[in-house]
Amino acid sequence: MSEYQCSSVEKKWQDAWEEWKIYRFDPDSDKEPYTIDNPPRYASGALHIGHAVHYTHIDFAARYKRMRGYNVMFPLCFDVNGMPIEVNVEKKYGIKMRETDRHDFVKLCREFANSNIGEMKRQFKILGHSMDPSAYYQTDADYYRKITQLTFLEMYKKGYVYKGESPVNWCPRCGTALADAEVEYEERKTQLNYIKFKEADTGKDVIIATTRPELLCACKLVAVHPEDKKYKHIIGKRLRTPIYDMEVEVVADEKVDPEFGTGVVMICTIGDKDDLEWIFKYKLPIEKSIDEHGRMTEIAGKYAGMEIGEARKAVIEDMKKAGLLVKQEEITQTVGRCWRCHTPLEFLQVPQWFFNILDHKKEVLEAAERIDWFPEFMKVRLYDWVNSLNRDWVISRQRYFATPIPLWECKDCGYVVPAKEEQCYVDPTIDKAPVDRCPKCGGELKGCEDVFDTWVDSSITALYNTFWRRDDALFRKLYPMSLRPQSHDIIRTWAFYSMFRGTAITGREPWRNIMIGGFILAEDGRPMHASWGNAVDPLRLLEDYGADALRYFAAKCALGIDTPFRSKDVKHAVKFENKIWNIYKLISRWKGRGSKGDLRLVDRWIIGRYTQVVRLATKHMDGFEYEKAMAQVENFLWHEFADHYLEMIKGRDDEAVKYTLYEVGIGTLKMLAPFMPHITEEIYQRDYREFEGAKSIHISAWPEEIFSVEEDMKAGEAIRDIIAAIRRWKASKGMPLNAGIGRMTIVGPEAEKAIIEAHEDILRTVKGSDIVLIKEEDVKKVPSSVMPNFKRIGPEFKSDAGKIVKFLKSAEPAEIERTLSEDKPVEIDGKEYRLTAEHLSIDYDLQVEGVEMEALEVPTTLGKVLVLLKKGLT
RNA sequence: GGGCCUGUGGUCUAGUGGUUAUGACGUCGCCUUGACACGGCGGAGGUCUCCGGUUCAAAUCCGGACAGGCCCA
Repeated sequence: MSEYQCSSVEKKWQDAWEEWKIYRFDPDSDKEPYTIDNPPRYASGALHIGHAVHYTHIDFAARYKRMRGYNVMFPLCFDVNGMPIEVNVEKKYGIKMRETDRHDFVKLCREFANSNIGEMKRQFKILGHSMDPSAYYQTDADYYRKITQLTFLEMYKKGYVYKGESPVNWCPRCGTALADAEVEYEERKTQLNYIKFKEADTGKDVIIATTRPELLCACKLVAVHPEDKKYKHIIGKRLRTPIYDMEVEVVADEKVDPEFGTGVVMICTIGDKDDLEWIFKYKLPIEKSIDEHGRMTEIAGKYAGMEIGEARKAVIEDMKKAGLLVKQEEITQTVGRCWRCHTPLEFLQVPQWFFNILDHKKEVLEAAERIDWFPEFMKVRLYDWVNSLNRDWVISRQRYFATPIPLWECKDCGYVVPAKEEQCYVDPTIDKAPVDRCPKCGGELKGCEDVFDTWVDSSITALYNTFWRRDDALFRKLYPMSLRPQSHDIIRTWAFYSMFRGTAITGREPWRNIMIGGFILAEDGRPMHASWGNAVDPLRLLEDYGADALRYFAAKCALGIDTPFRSKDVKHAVKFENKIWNIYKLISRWKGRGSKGDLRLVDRWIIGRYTQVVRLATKHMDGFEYEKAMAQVENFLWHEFADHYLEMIKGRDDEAVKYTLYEVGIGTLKMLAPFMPHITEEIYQRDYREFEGAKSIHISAWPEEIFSVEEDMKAGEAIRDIIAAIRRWKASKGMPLNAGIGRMTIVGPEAEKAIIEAHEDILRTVKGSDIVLIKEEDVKKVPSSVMPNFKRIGPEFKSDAGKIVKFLKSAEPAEIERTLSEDKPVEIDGKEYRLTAEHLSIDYDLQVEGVEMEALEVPTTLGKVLVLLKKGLT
């Protein structure tokens, strides 16, 4: 078999690894743990090439650390909670979550997720991943949600939790909050109303335009564009609102469009998301003008209790009567509508649960400082995000499929009864409160129907993985975890929330290192989109090229940088695999380990280069610079070991060559093992296992440096360059590479020692008969031809140029050289011309002891080497 | 609009102050050598996005512009 067949080989070892259970984390081991806070894979859909690459990077780390002797924890885990699965279930069964019984719906979500998880496990397997099924978890399981709830209760005790109001998308008809993804946007026609405000001091009219006059009761601010000439004079002044006659300030803000309406806008608390932005920017008090049922609140005065549309009509009517309405104009605007009943949504203040993060920025920033970031610049993003925070974290969601918030509230006085720790996992929509009645007023208790934002679940993975509250001794040993791997789009969510939760619960950072992956873009450099037709299916790639090939591409993606997918890297990997296959097929002919005894120069050279590669690859692996490690190893194996060393040793069968081939061969194979686990296992099992002992290459030890001697490196490179020069020369002459070249006469004063030591290897490799070392002065230079330099001769001698060229071509080259060297003019047709070296170039024949030679100039690390071969060999 | 990142032959990419800018793919030419033609050797192909600055010296450092990515607003 001269070609490597990946498909049967990969399947074979994937099955064997599973059977051997070699990727287990052993909680009782004395080995130093290396724990990876693996991102739980979301259980809703298809494998994206970005997932494949990220999880492969993590697998590199896991495999490498295992080979470095660590007790590696690399959990197989799935994230199950949350809306994407809810949406999938709605689609699959044609039902609506909010019209389905809560617990029936949750059951369908569970079933859906579990049915996906099998396929996802298969995907990890065929990617060749080494996740540990004995460290398994999924985030919807009671054992996991229990930990989520315990962390919440602990933070509740520590004062991190409070109830407040926060704006949400709200459907007044359904009476529920909606996630952004549940909002449908639609264009509709509406009236833009021009209404009169008055300047507080002068009483002059200022006309503002609004589509929501019913929100006037909550108007807190009026804004104009700072460059708008029409209104410069009112900036900073106060206006009086119509109907309610309240004073509001006029601010200048770039966000105002001077072309819209009159260029003056009123800002209410709270109409839409833009209003929210103003509210935070100008720190306005939030007043609620619309309630959960879409009716005006008491602050609307005489309109209180009316529905929104009704109130709008009434307000307009009243303004018309009072002469406050200047005009109406029909415009189209985009409104958010409920995706089920299409009622226009309100942006509404509703009670929500919060984690207080604003008071704990410092702890998170200090934790960030203690963590090593790969790449380092990602820390800046976390810093900028934390420093710009101006809102606490809303942790409650009005949804079904997530962890229930473990508390009850008194229907009468609102007193909060949190669950007892021993109750958890608990679902307050089913389970009873720890007390029967409200301890404060004796009122009836109602279980909380809100669930946690899914980041509340996923931000405790580090606590879950380290056995927090389940095994104190293990927790002390394993927390903080060694590594958090993730992508850069979720620094402000997953990384930040995890650091916040970790410091809140333990006072310490959750991990020592964090490595942050970039995005995989489509081959055209844009993000992948199904609708753009540029998405890549990793399963298809696995089928066509195999896991090792896809993993090779992953290795070539530098951390933290967005990388376009490159199918040619995958194809190149197939070639590389074939090269690896054939290299090891060749060296397997030298059976056995050999002995280090009489290493020749070329052996010491390749061992030295190998040692440098081990050193560099190890450094790169430690820094998560996989693309650099891979490049080092590939270049060494292919373009030094195979292209040069293997050519140099064909025909040898001594102990030293056996030793060198064995050590460099197994060591290089091991350095490739984390990247290409299947082909390396296949070769290991066939050629090395009987000598190495370890059951699998993936639980063998990472290679050690052997030695690297500066002098040998220089000498070895010089020998390599001399041999390569002869090979090139043969190729340029159209000679077969195994053609004999007879005697090699060499001038190379600095390289003599190396040449003498390696002469046998040189001769065998290039098929020479013997080597004669001579001095430069033993070489006789005989001018063979003269080439006129037209560029110089033409402009200088004009009409005589032709004559000169003719002369140079016909004259004896030796004669011309002598004339030039004696600085004499040449005489042509009775006229003298002064020629210099710049007017022509002379080629020389070289002679050694009267025999004409071909000359190869080889620049080497040991100075210039001149290799002379007898002419006429071709 | 803000923060961070990226911009190198046709395409992709290495290179963070120092001779002639790395490699891959593609392309053109040559070569079956004890494993590999999915191999080996060689050729052609570059205003290092643009403008300005620092320096004896800039792809590299600084400032600005333009284009793309992620997050935020």
